Amino acid sequence: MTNRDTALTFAKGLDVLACFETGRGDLTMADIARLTGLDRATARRLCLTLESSGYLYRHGKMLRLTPKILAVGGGYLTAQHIGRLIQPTLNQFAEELNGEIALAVRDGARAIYIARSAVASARLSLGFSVGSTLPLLPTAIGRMLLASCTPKDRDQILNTCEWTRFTAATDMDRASIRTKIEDAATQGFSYVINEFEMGAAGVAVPIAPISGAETVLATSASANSLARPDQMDHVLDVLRRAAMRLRD
Amino acid sequence: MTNRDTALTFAKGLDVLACFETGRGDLTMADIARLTGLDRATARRLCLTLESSGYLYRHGKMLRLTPKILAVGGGYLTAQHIGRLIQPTLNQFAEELNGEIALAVRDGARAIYIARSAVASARLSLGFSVGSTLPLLPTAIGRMLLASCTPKDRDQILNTCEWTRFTAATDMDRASIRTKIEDAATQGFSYVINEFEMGAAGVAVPIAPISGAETVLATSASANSLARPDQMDHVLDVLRRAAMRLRD
DNA sequence: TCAAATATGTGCGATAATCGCACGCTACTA
DNA sequence: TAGTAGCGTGCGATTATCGCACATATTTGA
Repeated sequence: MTNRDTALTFAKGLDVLACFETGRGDLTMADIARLTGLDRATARRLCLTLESSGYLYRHGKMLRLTPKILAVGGGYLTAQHIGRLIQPTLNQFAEELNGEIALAVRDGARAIYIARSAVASARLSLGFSVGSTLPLLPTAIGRMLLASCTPKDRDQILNTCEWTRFTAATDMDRASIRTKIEDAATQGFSYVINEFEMGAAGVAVPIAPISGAETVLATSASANSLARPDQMDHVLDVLRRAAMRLRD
Repeated sequence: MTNRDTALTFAKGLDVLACFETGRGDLTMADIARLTGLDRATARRLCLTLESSGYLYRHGKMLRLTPKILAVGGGYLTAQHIGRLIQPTLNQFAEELNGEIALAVRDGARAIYIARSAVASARLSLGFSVGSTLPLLPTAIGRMLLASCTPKDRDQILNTCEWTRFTAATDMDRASIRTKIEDAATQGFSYVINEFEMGAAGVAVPIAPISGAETVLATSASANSLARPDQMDHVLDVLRRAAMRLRD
């Protein structure tokens, strides 16, 4: 399969790098060969290349990322002015909301956090941070992202992506999800409760795309803190004003 | 130049990716060819590969990163338990300090921020965020990192790295820098003022290496807020207790 | 307005890098 | 002691890659 416009070896190497995406920590070369489907010898060469370029660190037979990859991620963050413009805005509105606000974009069939508010008080529920990923189907962020997609992308994702049950409340019905996404599109926000994590609820509103990728602003909180309509109204009001501000 | 243990094409591709590290935003293919020293046609193929793998986005003739790279960086952060363990600790001590605390590691001849405290009040001076890089020579973080190196690495860096003047106060004398680094090693902290940015001062203390890379905990503040000895003592006390806590 | 400079697109043949198998080795464990 | 899992490596065939050379579009500037 010869393609004159892309470098096959490089693409395979990127697949190796992608093995270390969120979640997986230490991997052996054999793990990587299995995950990528590459020949073990090929995987080995690519791993050694990553090591000698400074992206991987060997600890016995285990491989793990070095912080060097963060420098590239930092390039994205500064290029998009996340630190300089977006972060302060998130902080300000998060304070007003007395909760946390995050910015997420769609990458294929998942969402990626690209910024989150710094709240002093917050005992961060989980280790979600910049670069963490979320599934699209059972989250407010994901559904708002899907609502902001082109219909073509949306259909493609709904038809091909993985359906995972996270809690007893996770909606596993395709038609129902589709309706909820359409509702989000018409209402201008999405609200999901208990479908990703029991006891947690999320609200998301759209903002203008960043570098071509759909983007949303979202908050999450314990399920009951969003139960009353007036609380919900307040959250939506703050999110929408923050979204307004972020429109350049 | 045939090397049986590394994939040349992949290494070149990684060089292309590294062009987008902190600072540079949009690049043309010709820019990349120049920066990497690759043939233009080769650079083009590698860029197209990055694009089709979803790491680059084309905007006319400009190329920029997509957030996908953040997912890999997120892999590093979660693997090192940054979000779950380190971040809350930073936040807590930053509050006590009423300032900001950052964690940085050495990557070659530069420092990379891998975490920073989230304090709502903090009017973040500049867009420094996770993944931002710093030079080693004129910063407290950098000198403490050099003090924590093996002598071999330290000499190698001091002899080969770039010497840049950032302010009128930047120390450009090799022997003097070397003395300051040795002092930092014996005192167990480094303190630098005005050498990187006029009006700014930094303090750094060492902590145990993370995945083999030297690591420091640091704070920065306006120059005069660290002038009084008792203020300095307080800062050092907080940083050291935070460092103690971070030792697993 | 024309020329120079800069950028991207692409065809192709020679070369050299990559591939993947196959074999040998170590370490752990049941 | 056999079985499993992982790493290292040599080598020949294949084929992906390289880089030149030419063509075209766009911007700059005199």
